[in-house]
Amino acid sequence: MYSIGQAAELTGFSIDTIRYYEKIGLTKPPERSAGGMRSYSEDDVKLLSSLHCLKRTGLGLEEMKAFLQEGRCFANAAFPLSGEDREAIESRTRILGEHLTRMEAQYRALADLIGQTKEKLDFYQDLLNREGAAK
Amino acid sequence: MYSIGQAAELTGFSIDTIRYYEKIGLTKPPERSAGGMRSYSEDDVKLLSSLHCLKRTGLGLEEMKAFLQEGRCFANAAFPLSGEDREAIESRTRILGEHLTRMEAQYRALADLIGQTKEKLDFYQDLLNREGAAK
DNA sequence: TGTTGACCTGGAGTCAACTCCAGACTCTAC
DNA sequence: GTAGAGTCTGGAGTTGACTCCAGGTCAACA
Repeated sequence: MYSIGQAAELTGFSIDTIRYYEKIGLTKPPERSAGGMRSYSEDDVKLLSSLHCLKRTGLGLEEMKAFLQEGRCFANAAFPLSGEDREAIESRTRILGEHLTRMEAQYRALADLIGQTKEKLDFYQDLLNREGAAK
Repeated sequence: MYSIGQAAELTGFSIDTIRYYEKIGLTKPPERSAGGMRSYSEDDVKLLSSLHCLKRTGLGLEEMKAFLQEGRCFANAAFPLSGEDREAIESRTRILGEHLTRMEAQYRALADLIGQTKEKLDFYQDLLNREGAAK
């Protein structure tokens, strides 16, 4: 188990940010020590790390919340699925699909930008090299 | 030439945002009509569109500004380069290199997330299909 | 057992990036 | 030539996402 300070260290978030996410309901409250200190499990830390990763792709907190909701486990769902479950799964499939589309668009945009940036870099490098060679 | 409303339509930014970017010096002021209305060229619109693209990769406005600065053309630089030019090019190479590194990290993170999301989607799809088959 | 450093809470403050507003001007179409 | 839509300016307001603070508590070690 990890203290909030250790969790912060491991995940890349600040202590304040971790508490903030808990306050707004993005993450579930962790266990507490007898004295009331937050205590994070390995899984909690993993979840926070993947949130950090998500955040870096430009996702807003509300979107992240939605994304996390998708995680509810249907692995042991009873068959046949109840109408309710079916609807939940269909709704999640839709939300996830939309999110995927957005991420893929972002992925392509990023690939383009990386390409352009590399070209620029090559151009500058070339300029400097030519200089060196001309000496 | 396009009015600010048309430019907004074409680029995906709001009118206010376009004016805001001009105000903070991210974009250069466009031409004006005799009456004082902003008038955007094809190139202006293209630039704004690529800003919109940059923004979606999570770049902040200050970073975007720096990124745009990189564009100053050295294509016709005199040889040998002056010490000043050389320094400018070296500095830009460094900034661009750092930006590239960040973008590549983001690219990898995004690829991971896309993979994970696809897995989840497959899982749900499977659940729904199994249901259909069991009928 | 006392001190020191990490942690607690609720709430206020900050910062980037817009977004909205009022009141005046411009442009286009009838 | 006038009605209505679009645009102008400077400045105030909003939103999301933290970040900081005061005043107190907890935990580990000398």
